[in-house]
Amino acid sequence: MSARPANPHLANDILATTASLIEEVGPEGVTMRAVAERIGYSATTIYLYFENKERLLNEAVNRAFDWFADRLERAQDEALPAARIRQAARAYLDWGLDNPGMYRLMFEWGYLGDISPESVFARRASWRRSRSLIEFGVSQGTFRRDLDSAVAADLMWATCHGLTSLAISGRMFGNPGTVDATVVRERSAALADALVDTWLSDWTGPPRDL
Amino acid sequence: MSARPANPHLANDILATTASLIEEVGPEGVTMRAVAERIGYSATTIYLYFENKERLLNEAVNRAFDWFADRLERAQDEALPAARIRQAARAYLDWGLDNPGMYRLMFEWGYLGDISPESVFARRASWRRSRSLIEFGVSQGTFRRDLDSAVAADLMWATCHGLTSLAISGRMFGNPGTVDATVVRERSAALADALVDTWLSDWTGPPRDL
DNA sequence: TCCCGTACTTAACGCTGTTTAGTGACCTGC
DNA sequence: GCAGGTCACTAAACAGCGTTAAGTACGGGA
Repeated sequence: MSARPANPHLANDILATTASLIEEVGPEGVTMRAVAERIGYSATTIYLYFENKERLLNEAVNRAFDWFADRLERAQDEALPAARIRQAARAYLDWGLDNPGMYRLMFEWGYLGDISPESVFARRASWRRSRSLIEFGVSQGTFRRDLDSAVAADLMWATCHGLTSLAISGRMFGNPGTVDATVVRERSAALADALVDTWLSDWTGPPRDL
Repeated sequence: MSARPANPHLANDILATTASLIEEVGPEGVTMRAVAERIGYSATTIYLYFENKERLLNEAVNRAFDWFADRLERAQDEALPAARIRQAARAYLDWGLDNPGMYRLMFEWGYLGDISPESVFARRASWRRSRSLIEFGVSQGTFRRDLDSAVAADLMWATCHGLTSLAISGRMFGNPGTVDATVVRERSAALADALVDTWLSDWTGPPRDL
């Protein structure tokens, strides 16, 4: 590991293959031999590029965190604060439901190892963006004057995670496979919207526009 | 399995040992041989009582769901609706943080297998209790008139799960071990309280009593 | 005493992550 | 042109995993 073969291309292939296997067979189904076979090398070759399986998965997770943060950042083209925060929540849910295997590895296998400083930084940046967005909404009069932006941002993230996690494990709206995935997606999004609704200064009823 | 030895006491021991191992070494650290060694039998004996490891864990999970529902039900001695719903949220968080291994198995290993009809029923009952509690709060004037009790109950559960899950994996307030557990517990509880706060009809600021 | 069923164990299989000991191709120096 | 060394990779093995097949010890009835 410390002195890796001079073939960064292969390291990349290993990571990409690992990421696709994580989605195909779930984090627990990934084996060193399966990764190796798919890239056409022997299992021991992987150990020339990664110290062990944990490090390999950890690196895959760190890449995914960057990818995830990227997606959240991109989903910011709405003009008004409420619409924009809802857009961010939807982007969160969508990413998690599109990449359930990786999502579980990222957020539920915390004992795997600490995430990279870059990923921590990216996540903090996303959180700060949410927070300042909420603050902006408060200053614009969209959200209630008394809304604490830090608390609201924390709640937003925790709720998005809760919805995504429950949707993936099938513990909220029925088991996956038995319930239509798009229904789960819509109900989750509706609940995230509902959270934002409670922050509106002029909120007087069930979901509406803006 | 289908024709088990006439020793229900041993089946019980296996389940109890499995449950404690889940907490001690995490769900992924549990092995048939470890369970067997602890109860003083050989690993194959377990197969006389449970079809395989998945069924064993599944049964342990179902017991835990009952235990969890029990705890939530017990935490209902507060008189006023807002205090009582907060109490339920705290009981939820506390149970999860007291039993992180089992909690992960229950809510994050959804692919393990469907939970038992009894557990599904118990969870639905808990959810309905939350909902009617919120409805009662609305009728009492504690919560905003326009609050949808079904949506609020869903949000409460999703948020409690999100907070618990993030607290366990260390993805919200820092990695476990590096951050004081009681701090994580308090911050999670404060956020759950904040969610309830937004439902209050006379809510005009940061956390207060009731 | 023989027999049978019950409760349990031993030994093995194929899988896993990981380590040790190579193998073969290529580059360098003479 | 060829020895020596390095670099990228592999084959074989180890311990541990879930699981199965075969076997053992014992107790009760005929």
